[in-house]
Amino acid sequence: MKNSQLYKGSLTTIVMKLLEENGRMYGYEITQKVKEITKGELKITEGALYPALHKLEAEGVLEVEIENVDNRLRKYYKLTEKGTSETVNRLAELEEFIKNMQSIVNPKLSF
Amino acid sequence: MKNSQLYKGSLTTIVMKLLEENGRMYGYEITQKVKEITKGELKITEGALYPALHKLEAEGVLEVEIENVDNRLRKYYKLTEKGTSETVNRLAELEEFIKNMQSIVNPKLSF
DNA sequence: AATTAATACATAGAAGTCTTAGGTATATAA
DNA sequence: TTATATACCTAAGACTTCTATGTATTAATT
Repeated sequence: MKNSQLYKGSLTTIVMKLLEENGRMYGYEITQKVKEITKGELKITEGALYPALHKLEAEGVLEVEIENVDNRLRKYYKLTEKGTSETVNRLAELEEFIKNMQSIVNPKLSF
Repeated sequence: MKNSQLYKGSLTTIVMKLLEENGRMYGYEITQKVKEITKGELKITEGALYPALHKLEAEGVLEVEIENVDNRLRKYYKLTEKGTSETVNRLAELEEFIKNMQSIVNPKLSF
């Protein structure tokens, strides 16, 4: 997931947000979407993504639908009900995080 | 460093920014300062901070001045020349990171 | 025709960061 | 006198991500 250490810990939040936005997506699609949105700046590695998806599925945050497209396997993931409410919390946490980081980096603007 | 995973990877950037801002600080002071700035939302644990300070010192990013205040040891850290220029990079990366995360979370606002 | 790139999944081992849980020691407040 | 605040520290484990590798199909390039 790129060189910068900063992205550590944000992968699952990114995945959940994208699924909230797009209904359902498969792994490879997620990597391409993130690359596109961030104009190539953020590249999610498959070695990080697939285990993360499996973990979220095991936790009941995501559910999977396997399909065969062009003789190639695709695993579509979407948020469960639990996952949807969990995503609300994650996004609130992300907003707090960004706010806190901006308070530290730009103390003059925090009031 | 709090419950949210998001803060992983941002500790050294926070430390470097605070030192750039305040000239020199000691470990305990940094933990208190962050707590104050973020209104208690972000608590840096000492188990994370002290090893991070030692690593930054070993890398030549920070240098230390040991002083005795009220019969108690204090290790003041400040940025080296290398550390100062490194901080510029770190803050640019942080800005990029925040921008990218906002592009993902709020795709309508990114243009 | 053969090779490379793109699509699509996966895992194992290593690296790195942070948490938890302890430890030492002094000064102050209850 | 006991707890809280100040001030440093480390070790073991948890957790996340990276690197490297693997399989397999399709499309593009040479």
